[in-house]
Amino acid sequence: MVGIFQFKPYTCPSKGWVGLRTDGQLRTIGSKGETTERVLREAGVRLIARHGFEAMSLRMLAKEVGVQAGSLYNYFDNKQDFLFDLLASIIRDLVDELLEKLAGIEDPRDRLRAFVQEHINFHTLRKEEVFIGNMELRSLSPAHHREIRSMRDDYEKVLEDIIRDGVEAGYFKCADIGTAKLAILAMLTGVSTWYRPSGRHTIVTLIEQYVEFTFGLLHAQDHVQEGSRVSHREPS
Amino acid sequence: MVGIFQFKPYTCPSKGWVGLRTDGQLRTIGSKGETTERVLREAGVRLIARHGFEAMSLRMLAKEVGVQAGSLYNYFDNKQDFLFDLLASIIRDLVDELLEKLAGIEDPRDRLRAFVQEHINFHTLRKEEVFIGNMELRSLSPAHHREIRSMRDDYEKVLEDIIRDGVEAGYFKCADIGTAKLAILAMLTGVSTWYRPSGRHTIVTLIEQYVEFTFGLLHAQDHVQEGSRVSHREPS
DNA sequence: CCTACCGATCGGTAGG
DNA sequence: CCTACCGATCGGTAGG
Repeated sequence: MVGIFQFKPYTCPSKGWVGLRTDGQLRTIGSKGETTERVLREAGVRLIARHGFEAMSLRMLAKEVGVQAGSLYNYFDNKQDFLFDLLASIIRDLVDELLEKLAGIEDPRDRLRAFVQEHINFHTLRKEEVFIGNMELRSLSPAHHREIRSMRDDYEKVLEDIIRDGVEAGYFKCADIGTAKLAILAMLTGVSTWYRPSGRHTIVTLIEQYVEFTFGLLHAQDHVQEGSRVSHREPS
Repeated sequence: MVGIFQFKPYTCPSKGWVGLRTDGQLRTIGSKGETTERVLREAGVRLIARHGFEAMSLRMLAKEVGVQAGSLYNYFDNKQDFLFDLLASIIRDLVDELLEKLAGIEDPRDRLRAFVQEHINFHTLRKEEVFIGNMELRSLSPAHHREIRSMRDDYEKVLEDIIRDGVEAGYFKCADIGTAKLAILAMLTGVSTWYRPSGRHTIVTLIEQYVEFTFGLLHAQDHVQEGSRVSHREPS
């Protein structure tokens, strides 16, 4: 019974939507899909940080995004995939920014200083993302967990190599490189748990202090190098 | 209409229960209340660590304890109070153990060493409790949050005083005592996120390494003192 | 992108 | 300590 006058108030399953709402209003979506995707990501980070992943309902998420719960399934296959995509993109950003930052720097002391800068910058500017990245590995399926874990290992490996190079060159001293790596990472990451833009210190100052701590921890001599200026970005 | 033959298969609202179950079996509880309380606490810690507080349902909790969901309300007034009692008892244990450990120790270097020992001992032996203690402050009501926050401040203050005393005595060197305190705490607490009893190092070895890191971070000279033997307890 | 719905489960309470 | 229940909400799907 499909006639030529059939009314189809909805269209196109892939992103180009024209929907008819309960209130009778016609809703034109157009290219809003990409915007929704960004808003969805930001709302997801915020809600997971506040409630935990399991406790974040898709209804909360849908409301923040301005969409019905069922419609979220146009953006992911299920809740678990949404978490994985979120966590993967965070760690990918972290690794990418680090490699970009370290490119061309040779001296282990300079590389260590750059690592501290980059790690603190990222962990203060994107603290909610860091928080869920450290917290919600527990909510990943085993396969997804392994994948994220492996990306984190890549990141940690960069620091481990820096320390090893520095030790072999005689700049650093520590009994166990693996433990030193974990100690430094935890120390630096900790900033993200208490940092507030309105706090006592600017990010630049904090970076200077943590560079000092890190070099002290590794019993580094004369660690004040040429070109040790600190670069940073203020939070938005 | 209460006759002398009235059958009351349940009794005593406070802890001395004799219940009649669906299967017709008579269940005598007697003094089991205290056991249940301990099991409840342990199950709560485990489930909150695994799922997050909001996502831990009282049905999960009841099943682990071997009780019906409604019966949990004999042990707390509501879910929020349960969380608060749990977190408060954890931080109380931490502070109590620390003060006991530090009692009678005078030299700031010895006190710092003892602090590192105690913090790592607690954070490896009770890692799930530490995890929820750091994670689920977000799920507390504002009043409860303030109360826990204040207990944590007491704990952190002990380390801050140790550092200040050491700096004034000329043993330690750092640009900012507040930041140094936070850096050391995060570094030590980090052990709880990756420590496994089957790992490469024993707790004793880890403590030695972290003492070294901590003294290095504070640029301490000749930190190997007499009586610097490391004490510890192995996990159960 | 929406409506309408599925079976399951939620924190909490009444009453015994 | 139990049974039985409250209204609300869950992740996900069908169909358009």
